[in-house]
Amino acid sequence: MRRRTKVDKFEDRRRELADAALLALADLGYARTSLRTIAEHTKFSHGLLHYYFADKVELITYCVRRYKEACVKRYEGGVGEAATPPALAEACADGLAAALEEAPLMHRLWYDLRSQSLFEEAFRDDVAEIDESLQDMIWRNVRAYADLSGVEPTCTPPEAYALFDGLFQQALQRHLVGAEDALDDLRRGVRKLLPRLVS
Amino acid sequence: MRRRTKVDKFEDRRRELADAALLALADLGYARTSLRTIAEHTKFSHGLLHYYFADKVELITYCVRRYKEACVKRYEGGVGEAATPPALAEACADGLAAALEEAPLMHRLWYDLRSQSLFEEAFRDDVAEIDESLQDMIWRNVRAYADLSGVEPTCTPPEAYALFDGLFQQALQRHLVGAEDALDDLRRGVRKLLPRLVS
DNA sequence: CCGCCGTTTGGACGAATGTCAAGATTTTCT
DNA sequence: AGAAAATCTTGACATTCGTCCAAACGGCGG
Repeated sequence: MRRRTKVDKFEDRRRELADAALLALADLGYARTSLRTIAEHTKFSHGLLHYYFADKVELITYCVRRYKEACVKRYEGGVGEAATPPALAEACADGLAAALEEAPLMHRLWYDLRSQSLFEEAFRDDVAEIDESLQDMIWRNVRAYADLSGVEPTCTPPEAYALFDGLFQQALQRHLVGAEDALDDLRRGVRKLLPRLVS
Repeated sequence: MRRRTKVDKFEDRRRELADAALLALADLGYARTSLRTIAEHTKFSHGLLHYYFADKVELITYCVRRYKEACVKRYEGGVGEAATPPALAEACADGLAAALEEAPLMHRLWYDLRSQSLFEEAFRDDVAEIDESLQDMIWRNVRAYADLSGVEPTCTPPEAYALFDGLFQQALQRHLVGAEDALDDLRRGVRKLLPRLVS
């Protein structure tokens, strides 16, 4: 019991620091976020970060994993109980648009970190894991849409994810610069995409 | 005349330095590329960079513009003289796959810089211009495919670009980590995508 | 040959970075 | 309460960063 609480406290603080780090990263992006900047987002001093994390890479990696947790939790609810294909398409479109609108800066960070993972091998595995879970999330929707339509998907899971991700990324880009139609276009794009992926 | 050659020499050197900078950026990514690192990719010393560029932002911005030039030149050849829709789809797929295989590091840099532009306003306009020309390039293919098929596109240019870009980005990601089927999957994805975008 | 002007060098600067360690503070256990 | 262990602060360190500048270089017209 004693050891339990000790480990838990330690892990709790790690989580707390990582969450603050995520806020800083979402604000400034990976390239412009230093350990001292991260510390300013907490109530602690910068030295503490090295008490809970060996170095910057371990901190950022932990952040990426933490982001993944939230991501998976957010989406694992999965497809709702839509009764018809158009209803499912609408639900899926609304879900993605809501996710974008709810936390655009976090999604911006996600694309930033995914780009960084192409240069820094340290992040690659965690980023790949997140990509997989997002792909699964997309595929569940495609799968469900095909089932409701009584047909089969005509694409692979990676293909479907790539197409949805393209729509999402562009919508995010436009949403961030203030395009009011970005969300609606994303919804429309998703509604039109789903039928194209089944036959 | 005298002034012409002077200005030309100045611009030539700017281009030369920017090209070296692009190589450095493609190697290391934006976050890890310093002015001194860039200078090491040239035969000059680091101080020279501030003789030709006011500051780092101007240099990188110039690099982005220069990248755009190459990009536009690369693609403005546009759609070939394919006679049938499948032939055009194949040509388009091969073109994109060839572009990826030919310079994967430059494309990696492109996605990095596009992410950075979401944080650094200085790059935003240039990146948006590149995005537009890429969108035009994609749309020319969709348009030609529709014409050859005797039907109309069922999507908007931004939609088409988003979908193609999603496929391309994922293919790049997989190609960079050594997946041998990444290029073939990209080709297959493009060939399947085009018919889905017309009716 | 000299002097000029566009180039280029190399070093210096202050600021910022990641890292670390010694000490202060707080919590926990007996 | 007091000792022990944990948590946290503070300041320092060696680098590295972007930027700037005085001096040196080099070719070309006078």
